[in-house]
Amino acid sequence: MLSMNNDAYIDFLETTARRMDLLGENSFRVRAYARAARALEGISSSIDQCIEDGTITDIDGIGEGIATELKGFKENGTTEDFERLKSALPPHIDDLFKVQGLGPKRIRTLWKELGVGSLQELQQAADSGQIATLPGMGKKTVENIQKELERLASYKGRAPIADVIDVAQSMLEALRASPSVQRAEIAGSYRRGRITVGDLDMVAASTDHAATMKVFTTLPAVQEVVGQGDTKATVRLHSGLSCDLRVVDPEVFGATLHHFTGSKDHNIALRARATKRKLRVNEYGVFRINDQGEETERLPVATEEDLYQALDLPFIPPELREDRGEIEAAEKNALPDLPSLQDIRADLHMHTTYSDGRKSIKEMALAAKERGLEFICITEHSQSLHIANGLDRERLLAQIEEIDRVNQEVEGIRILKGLEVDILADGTLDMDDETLSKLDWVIGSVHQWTRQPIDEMTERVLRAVRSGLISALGHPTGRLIGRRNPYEIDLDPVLEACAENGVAVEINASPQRLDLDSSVVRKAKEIKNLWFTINTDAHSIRGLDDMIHGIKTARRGWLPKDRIVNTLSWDAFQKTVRAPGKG
DNA sequence: GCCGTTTTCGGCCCGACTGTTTTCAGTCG
Repeated sequence: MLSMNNDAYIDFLETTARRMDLLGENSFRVRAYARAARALEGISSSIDQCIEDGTITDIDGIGEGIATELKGFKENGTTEDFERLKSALPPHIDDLFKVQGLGPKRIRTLWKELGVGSLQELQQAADSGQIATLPGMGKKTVENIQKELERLASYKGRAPIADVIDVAQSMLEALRASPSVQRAEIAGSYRRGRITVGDLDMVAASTDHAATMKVFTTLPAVQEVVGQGDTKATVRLHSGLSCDLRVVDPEVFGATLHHFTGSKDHNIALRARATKRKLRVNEYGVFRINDQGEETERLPVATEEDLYQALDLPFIPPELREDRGEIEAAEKNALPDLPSLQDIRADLHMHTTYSDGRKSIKEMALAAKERGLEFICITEHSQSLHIANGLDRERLLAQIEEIDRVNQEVEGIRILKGLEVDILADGTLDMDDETLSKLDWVIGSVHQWTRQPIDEMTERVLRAVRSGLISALGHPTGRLIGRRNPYEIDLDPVLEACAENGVAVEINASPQRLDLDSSVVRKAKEIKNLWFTINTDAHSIRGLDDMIHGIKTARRGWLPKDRIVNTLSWDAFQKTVRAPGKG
């Protein structure tokens, strides 16, 4: 059910679209393939299965033609048409799309006229001055290409969200502090809760555009102003990240924020819907249009809610705006009841000075209380994780006593006793059963011996899940975004076993992890009786604020809040979760 | 190539900015 090779089909369609585009084929055909790729990203079942049982054409955006291509790709790993596209173009020409400023037309010209088929050949063509001789490309174009090639060499693609949160928030605060700015927000994929961002998009409402532009382009994080008009500026930050600001009048802020939140595909789908209703949507609002295509009336759209209402839709949260079925669900009033920060009553994974955290139990409890939490669980590492100063039995018992004491001292928040126990290489737990049974909540996590073959890793985690001694499975794939790949594991049987054994599966909210990934959450939520838990894994007070990233991940995964144990009242929580060693 | 409370054929999102032009194509989001 959780077939992971869906990506191969998506990549197949994307590559097809890109290459047809380069060859100058019908642009609507190109878009059909690109749209089909988006549609496949959004489905929660196995594409393999859908092709087999013929339900693939039920998916909006997939018709007979693309279904036949997919079937051919499934059976033979390629198709006649795909081979044609492959042999017609140099093998590495797709890399050229990474160069900002180059699109299908220019790449095609570069290839046709100069034989450029890779980044390396592009560099040579730029350095030799040949590019400046091409129509529509001059000295400035060459300079920009050279700059881009430099950037690409030092800065690889999209940035993990963890690397941009600080700079993004500080820029936002600086903008908001400016007297010329009425409102400001970060839009783009950052707002949609993606795990990486290609750039930062900011939107500001202002009555003095010039002043706001000035504030933005002179922020300390800015290294270079790349482009600037009356309403839009693009800057390059010291980190290499690109950042856009759009400045608009306050009364159109809602429409503009919506426009720059995207995704592009969501906006395209919405505008197609608008066209059917004789409406036009742009970043300045929603307009009624006559048969000549002229704007006759401007609908009052002060907020994003107004915008959706103008299109007869309920508000669609930013995290769902990917054109992966959210518009259809909204139409049927079937959007999930998603969690927000206010719904979260508990944080059930955090560390203190007992292992590798920086603050005491009491300090963490008080900070959690300040953030509105009703209960927390202290979950140190266990003994075999030497590098993190893991706890053995004696130290854990000592901590249990201290938690009892702190619970007496601190009012208004309850501290649970827990452990993040290592799942050892053979699937046994790094603490004896009797001691684990004294605890309220135990997270089982894999930290070591992570290079096991997939079958061994799957069996190992299954054994822990079936032990009857863990309440939750911590960061189930072990990935560190942009730094470490997930370990090899077959999550299908693991998640099924979690549901059968009353073990909650964690969405680790640390922006470096965000594990489970939202795409897995969206599939896993289909498993009956599977509970989820969103936790910060905080090692400091500041870490407690990471909860929002876990929530965004859950929201991107279409996860209803009533599937998340952290939203339960204390009473309901006790009845729901599995305490270690008890049924 | 896909799709249809306008359509089974004829449409398919929209505007800002750049660099090259001399009125606009290409790219981006």
